[in-house]
Amino acid sequence: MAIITQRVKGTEDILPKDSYKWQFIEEILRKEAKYYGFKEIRTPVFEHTELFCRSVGDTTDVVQKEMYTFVTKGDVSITLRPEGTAGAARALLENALHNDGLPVKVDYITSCYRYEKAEKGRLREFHQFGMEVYGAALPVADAELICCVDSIFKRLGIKNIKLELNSIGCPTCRAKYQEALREYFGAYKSQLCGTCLSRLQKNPMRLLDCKSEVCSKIAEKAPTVLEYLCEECKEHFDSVKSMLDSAGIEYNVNPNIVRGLDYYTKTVFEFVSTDLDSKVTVCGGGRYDGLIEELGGPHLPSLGYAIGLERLLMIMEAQGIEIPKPSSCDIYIVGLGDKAQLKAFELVKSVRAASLTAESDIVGRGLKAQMKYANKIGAKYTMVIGDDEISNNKAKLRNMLSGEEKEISINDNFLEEFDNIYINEYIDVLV
RNA sequence: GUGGAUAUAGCUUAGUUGGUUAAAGCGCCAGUUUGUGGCACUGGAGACCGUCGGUUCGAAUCCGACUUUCCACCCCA
Repeated sequence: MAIITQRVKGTEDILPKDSYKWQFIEEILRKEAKYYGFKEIRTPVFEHTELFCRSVGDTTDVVQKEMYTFVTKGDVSITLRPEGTAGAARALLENALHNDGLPVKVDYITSCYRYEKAEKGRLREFHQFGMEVYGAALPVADAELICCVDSIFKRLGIKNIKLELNSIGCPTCRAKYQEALREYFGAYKSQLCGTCLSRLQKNPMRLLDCKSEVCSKIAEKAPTVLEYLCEECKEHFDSVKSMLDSAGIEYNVNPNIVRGLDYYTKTVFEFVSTDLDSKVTVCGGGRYDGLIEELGGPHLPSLGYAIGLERLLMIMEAQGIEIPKPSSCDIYIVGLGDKAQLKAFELVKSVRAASLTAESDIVGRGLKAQMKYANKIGAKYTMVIGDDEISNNKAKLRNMLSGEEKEISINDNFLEEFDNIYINEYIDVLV
């Protein structure tokens, strides 16, 4: 395949035959955000590289090896966003949105870019839906956000999805915990794998995540974050849990959920699909009370999450969830002969002006071929116009489902008559 | 980044121990009483067999490199 007709590794085309699926889920996501009082924010695809280093964290995999970074002609280092939180936070500060009153609640659907080894459900260009809340310190904010995700999955009809919940504490209690981990794992230094050894000092919480048999066995008995939470963090976490309980949302407290982005504090969570073949994290998020300050803003306790849209669609497909196909054509009009073709052109235009979908021939097909085409695109009605129809101002409107034909005017009354027939025959479908 | 698999029309695949014009189904286009769709039948277009190089008289088939996609690890959405 020539390079000019080959898409770049890790990218995907969303084709006409599939785009309705994206539109469907995007509408549900946006609506749900709206019910919770969120408003959409749109930020640039690229930002100053420093923004991601500062917010996502210098030591994270995302920053260290996965960013699409380049230098502009003006000698400025730019990075394609690897996630949505940083850009939204930057926009909040730059436009001082927090001065309009708290909380600030925004949602977005964006493309994100990470230079990773591509495979199914892991693309280099992928799409996220995210929601961010700024200036809300109470645990009810956490609970509400999680409720919103839960509700989204319910509306989409997704089953077998589990909420994994944890608290990684605030900087104060986390420091104590990390010290405890260093002490614990330090006793096993000779047995730990290389990666774990190198992480022991920098980020000991990572060791809990190691898949190596030896390390994971050692990690089993490691102290958990929860034992080290300070009073405030513990209260916060208990409060979130009890609110989730009363909301009837099931969760699994999993002390091993360690998010890979540095900005998280206190509550962190993931929604994981538990369908047999492989478990997939479809949503991840949590609280990031220190981020806004870290970026030079005021103390603004905040939280957010993101859903991976490709993964969402993947899970829906695996679960056989059917996404309704939108109807593609209300009426197809055939014009035979120059005069009739012009008439078809005009009628089709008027139908469109009335907010219905209409098509007529633009490729020069014969009558029969046009009928086949009309059938293929799922036209609800067809109508054939020739010289006779023009002189009588009448034509036959065919219902393609039933095959029945009705006489209809093709003068100024056309739209009204068509509308009447349409509503009559498709009323059940429309309701 | 490490290890493993994969690659043939738009799609799903066949292609026997290397041997002429690479096959089928679906899809696409056209036709079957030329003013009427779905079904059926007939025909047609469409593939430098992932790319480059090597072995050979001869390569889709054997070898190598690269690329792609997929799987595991890693990480994450």
